Amino acid sequence: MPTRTEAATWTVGELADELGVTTRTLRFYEAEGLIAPARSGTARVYDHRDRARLRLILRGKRFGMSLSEIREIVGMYDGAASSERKQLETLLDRLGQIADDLKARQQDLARTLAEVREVADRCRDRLTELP
Amino acid sequence: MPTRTEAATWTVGELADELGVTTRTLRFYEAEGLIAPARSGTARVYDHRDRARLRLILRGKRFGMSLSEIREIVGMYDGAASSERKQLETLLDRLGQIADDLKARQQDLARTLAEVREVADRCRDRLTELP
DNA sequence: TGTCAGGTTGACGTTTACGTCAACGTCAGG
DNA sequence: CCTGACGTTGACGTAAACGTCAACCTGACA
Repeated sequence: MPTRTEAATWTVGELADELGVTTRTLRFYEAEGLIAPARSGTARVYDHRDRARLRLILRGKRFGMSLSEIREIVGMYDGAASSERKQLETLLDRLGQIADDLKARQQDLARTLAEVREVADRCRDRLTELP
Repeated sequence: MPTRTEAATWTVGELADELGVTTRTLRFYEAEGLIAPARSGTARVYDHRDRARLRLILRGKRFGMSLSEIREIVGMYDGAASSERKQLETLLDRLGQIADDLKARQQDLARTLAEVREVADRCRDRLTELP
């Protein structure tokens, strides 16, 4: 007998706890079309894919993506399996734009981090100059 | 005679145009204590330092810093010139925390960018598999 | 001397991303 | 059977970051 694989599903409360958000947040994301967990009767049932998707969403939020931007990206995860050349091409194009945008944000972040370090250096200089 | 240095000052409208924001935004930032331009009578007069500060503010916004986080950082620019050991030390400590936070955001951004590229790769794969 | 562009301060409206509360169903335990 | 912990759907409240509008002043120009 193979060892049973993990539970593989979560309730809203469980997943919210694990991800460090409230159940309200998860329900809101669903209402906004960011996720669509299965249902057991009326209750939400999240699986590994939902969980991965939510991690992606929350990661995006942490560096300033809006929910609509995020919605577009996670939507592309599904669209990338398309079979229509035209659609794949426009998708690819858009992904390029998004990548460029993210790279620009990286630059902004890096510069800000550099400036923060400069201020810290100035502090250290001042400190060594004091008795 | 030395060549005259540039105007060196801006009105709200001029600076807003240059920075790509509205005058309302600049006034709002002032009300929130992020900048304090000089006045000519009642009219705001921004100099190079104000402009640099605003650039810093807007850069921070682009990767998800809130105005209160930004306010704290730009405030430190002024505090770093302090002469009190105790204050410099707490400032340095806080700057370390901020740097750590920014590095965490960098990680989140990098991972998201990597995932976006993976999706793009999947698109390209699908495209080559088609006639 | 109008008038017109651009400045000023309130004051209220709007969007985003949830928080909070009410009213209800459901299932396990005492 | 009843309570308590969890789930459900509305509906309304809220903080942040501005947008919008009114009512006003001011200097330049025909």
